[in-house]
Amino acid sequence: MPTAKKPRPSIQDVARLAGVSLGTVSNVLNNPDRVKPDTVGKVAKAIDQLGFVRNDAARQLKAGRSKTLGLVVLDIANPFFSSLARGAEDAAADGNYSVILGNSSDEVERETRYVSLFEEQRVGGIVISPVDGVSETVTSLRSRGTNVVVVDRHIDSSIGCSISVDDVAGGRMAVEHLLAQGKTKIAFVGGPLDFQQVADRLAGATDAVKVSGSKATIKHIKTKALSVLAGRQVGEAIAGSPKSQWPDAIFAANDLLAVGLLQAFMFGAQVSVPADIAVIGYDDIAFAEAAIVPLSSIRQPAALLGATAVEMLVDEISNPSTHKHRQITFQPELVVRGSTQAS
Amino acid sequence: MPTAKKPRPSIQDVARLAGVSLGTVSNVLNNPDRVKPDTVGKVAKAIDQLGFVRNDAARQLKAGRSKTLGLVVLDIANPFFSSLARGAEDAAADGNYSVILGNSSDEVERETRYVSLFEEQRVGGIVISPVDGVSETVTSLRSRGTNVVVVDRHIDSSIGCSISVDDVAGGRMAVEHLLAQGKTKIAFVGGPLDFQQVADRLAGATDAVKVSGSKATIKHIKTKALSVLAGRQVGEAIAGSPKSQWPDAIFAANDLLAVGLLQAFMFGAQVSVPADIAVIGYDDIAFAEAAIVPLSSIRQPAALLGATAVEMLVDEISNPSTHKHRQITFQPELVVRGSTQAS
DNA sequence: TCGAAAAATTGAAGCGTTTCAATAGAACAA
DNA sequence: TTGTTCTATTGAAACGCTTCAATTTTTCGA
Repeated sequence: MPTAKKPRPSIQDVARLAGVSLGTVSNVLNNPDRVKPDTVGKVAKAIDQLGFVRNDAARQLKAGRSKTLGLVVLDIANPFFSSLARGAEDAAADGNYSVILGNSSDEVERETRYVSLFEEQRVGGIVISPVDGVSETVTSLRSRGTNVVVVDRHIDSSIGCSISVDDVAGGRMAVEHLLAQGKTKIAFVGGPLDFQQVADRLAGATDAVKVSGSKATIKHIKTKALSVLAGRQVGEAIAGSPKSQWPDAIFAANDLLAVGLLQAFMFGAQVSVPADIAVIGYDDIAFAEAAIVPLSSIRQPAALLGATAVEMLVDEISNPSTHKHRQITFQPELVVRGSTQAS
Repeated sequence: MPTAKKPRPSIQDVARLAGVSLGTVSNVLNNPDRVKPDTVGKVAKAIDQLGFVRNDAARQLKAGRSKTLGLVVLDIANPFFSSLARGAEDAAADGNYSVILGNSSDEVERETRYVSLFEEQRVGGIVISPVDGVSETVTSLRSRGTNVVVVDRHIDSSIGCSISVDDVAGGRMAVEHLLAQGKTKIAFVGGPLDFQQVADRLAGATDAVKVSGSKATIKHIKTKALSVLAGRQVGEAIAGSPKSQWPDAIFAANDLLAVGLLQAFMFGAQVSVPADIAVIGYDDIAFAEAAIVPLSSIRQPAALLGATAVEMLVDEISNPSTHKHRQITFQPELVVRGSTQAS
């Protein structure tokens, strides 16, 4: 049925139907207290009758500002980031903002697409957990006048605000815990090292081994991604190798990898966790506790990260003149479960 | 530092700097082949120099259309929906659309906020997994001229397109499997029943018991949410009750609940799965396989649902005159693991 | 009842694009 | 050279809203 789409009613149409001027309709929408109650009534009725929906494009064009924030995360399928997103959304709602979400899936190209989209939409600001090249992305955004806050990654305060978790400390805590369990052949599973988070966790881990003064060693097993699948592949490779070459403990760069490792160890092969190999992850996602072997992990306050980032962004938007860039670093927390400590 | 924010450069500014007219700049942006190559060069240089970013509000206002789609999901923290979102994003990218994501968290109010936001932004269309009252939401959107596709829920084809999975069949499969394992005291854990998905799964489950002609029974244990936490609470309540009252099998309305049940059974209490109580979930999220007891589940093609929904939406947008509403129903699939079948 | 002050309403201007009819310029044949 | 046909460029109009100075209506005290 080739029905010509009828155009959407405009404020003009509403005004005509209600028998008032266009300015009055606008006031009903934005400053109802300036309008006589029965006029409000008439206009409301007309709006209802026509199914009028305010055109945000026009509104924004005129007003210049937008009550929308953009959030770009690395991997929405990772519960860490969905918690972060949830925290961001809630904080935004408090400030009367809405959040629209873009998922970069670790791909620079997708990240760029979302950032451009948000910029063209003139969002009030962007919260981003960047794939890489933080400073370029951020400074170029800033140079064009877009407010940005970096989350889950540290940047220099000359550039902008950032909210992160001390990943070096987290890496250190994880490995110190493994060493305390008497483990000596430690493997760090994760990658690519372009991810600052991964590099930092590795740095902390390496440092912990060095500082311990023990004979313990650490080696890095690289992965292409931080996913369950990548973890499983590494796990299968390890399980398939001679037992003498096995590490006796693995620090996985995140819980997804750790879960993949556990899958490989418990099914395809018969690797005992933690007796043969202890495993500790990072993020403490909700599923860690319910993993096949309850997973020890380094807990990050994901929702808090998201909420704080939004708060700082809103502060920057609201008080451009008094705003000071800040770097907030949260401390992670060790959560010990069965995967590193036999009960 | 009270720096007055410099206004963003407009097409006018670019035109001035490049020494051409505003129309030419617009052409460089939209129809570069209509412009002489060296003019394109001059304009590109000016754009670069000024850091010009096209104002999408103005563009949309004039053009009337938008290359953005809205997606509203029930719970982005649920891996089922993050897969769905990913599928939707990928399909959209193929059609040169972008997806912005809203998370309703099962709350009507949040859903309404996102739907209004998207409508005001004049997105090309909306894909929604509705909290409830499907038809009202959808028909009212449609009546105002917004294209909508419903996902993970069935609607009448007089209203619009929908992509769903046969939840009744899924519920039936789950319970038939439990019965085949010799289980007779079955509990269905899930709620609220306002969620059509939950109601359908329960209906299928009940039907399977009835049809079997066996002496098996099924009772419904209601939950307020479909989360890990809600599952754990139910699990603790069951484990804390006299063993004689335990069900011998539980069909959980989704995997999150099932994971929570497993947590409660394995830690707080000593319930053996599947010997004492078998557990089967729904969705087959990535973590099901790595759960403390590998979780049997009913698999849904989440990414495919999202992708198909977007494709139908894009079809409706692109071919308003020839488009026919369709209801697509995918069949779910039983995945058997250790939580229902001792190895 | 009248006039002044307050409250309510009006409508034109302008936000930054796209579009398109009009104009200018280039290329070529006669 | 002149006319003809392309190709390239121009700039005014319009999209739907908010804003705000100007105007009209209402309220209220005397």
